[in-house]
Amino acid sequence: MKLSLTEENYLKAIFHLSQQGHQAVSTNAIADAMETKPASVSDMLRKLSNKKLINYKKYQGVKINTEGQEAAIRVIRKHRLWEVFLVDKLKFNWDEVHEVAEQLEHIRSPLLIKRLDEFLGQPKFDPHGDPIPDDSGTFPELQKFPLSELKPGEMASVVGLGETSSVFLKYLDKIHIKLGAKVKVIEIVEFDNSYEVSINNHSPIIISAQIAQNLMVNY
Amino acid sequence: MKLSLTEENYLKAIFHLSQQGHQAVSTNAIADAMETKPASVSDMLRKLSNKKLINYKKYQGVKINTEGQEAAIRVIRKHRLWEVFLVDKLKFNWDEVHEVAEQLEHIRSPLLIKRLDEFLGQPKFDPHGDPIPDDSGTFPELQKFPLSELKPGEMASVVGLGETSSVFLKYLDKIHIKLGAKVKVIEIVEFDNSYEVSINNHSPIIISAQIAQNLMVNY
DNA sequence: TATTATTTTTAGATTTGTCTAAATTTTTAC
DNA sequence: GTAAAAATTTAGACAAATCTAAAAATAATA
Repeated sequence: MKLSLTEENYLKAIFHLSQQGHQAVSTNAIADAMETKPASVSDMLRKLSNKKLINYKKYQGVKINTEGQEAAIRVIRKHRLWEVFLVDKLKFNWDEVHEVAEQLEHIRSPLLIKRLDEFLGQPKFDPHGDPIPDDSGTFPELQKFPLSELKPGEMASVVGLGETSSVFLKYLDKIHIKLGAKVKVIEIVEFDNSYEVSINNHSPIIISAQIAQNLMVNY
Repeated sequence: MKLSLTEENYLKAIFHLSQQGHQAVSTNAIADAMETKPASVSDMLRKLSNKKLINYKKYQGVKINTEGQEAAIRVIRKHRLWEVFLVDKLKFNWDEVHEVAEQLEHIRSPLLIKRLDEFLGQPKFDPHGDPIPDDSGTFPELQKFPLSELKPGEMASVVGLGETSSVFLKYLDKIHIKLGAKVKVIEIVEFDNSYEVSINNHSPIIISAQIAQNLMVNY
């Protein structure tokens, strides 16, 4: 399926928004991300839905489907490989690459991407630490470890859970921890090995050693 | 001035057609080069003329002006630098690069081109031997030498003249030699050092040693 | 030089992606 | 549980780039 540059950008935005809260993505959220008007988004959603890249019911938001996801991931792979090229080979700073990679990601040439990947040594993460999907769309495993291995003063992002029991998840909701949350360890309490942490820069709270062992983070 | 991808492609085509016979370029010639219809070309010529990138009088064809030429040369520079990248770094064959370079040449980022140029070692010619203009739009000097240095059997293209007197130019017209002509040396006459040559594969003619010394060629 | 033939331009439509303004649906709040 | 607020969609327009068909200008030729 041949997609226009604009269609690719919409799919990418919808994919990224789907990664956060994983219910249906709203029209307004997409309009914000794309810096366009909700009316334009509605038009495009109808179009992407006709092409069977998303599941769209009017007024109900969209969910990206497998085919749409594959297309989005192909664009993301290209974007991140180009970022590696710009930083590793052309000596760009990590904050200068985004705009250019936004353009380069739309170049159509499977051979180019294959060769670029080889030239760069098949990198697994881009300069911002974001994972680069392989040719078949599979993301590499993150370097993740339990929060309990952090030392006081260190900060990391929650990228996974050691267990997923209902009580555990409910507790995480209660203390406002979700995937992607930035956690900073303030202090480790000697008495019971509990952790004083700040979630997304909010006021410190205490979590038990058992919780700390079940929150997987990475830098 | 911000140009659309299509405008850039038209300017490039007009620039290239101007290089050949250097009178005004016809609408049909552009339509052929762009693989589009003459009607579409007319529309675009009006547009480029409004932007003052070409001099266009209805039914009289177009001449590219300085500003249009600069824009075209910037695109050509990018195209040829990317071709060097593809061949030197990504191991493309010289016949695989054109289509991809056609896409890459439209990426907008002065820093990218500056860094790419440095990364490639500021090449002066692309994989097809075509000259790469520098940052200010100046083409490198061709490796040129007088036709008189050719040996029998060798072929080369006329790329310049050792002198430009009116009588010399008139004589060249008479024997149908102009810039770009392919000249093959058949034989060098020992007696007076005159050259038996074939111009663009036509039947052989004789030119004097003095002419041969004033026709600059390269391979 | 008239009269074809060719080239070029215009007129009117189409597609893609966008917009504003108005209508509709869903959500929120009293 | 209805009324106001917010979110979303539709209707109609617009700009860019293209096309076909027809008109106009230039070139070729008898």
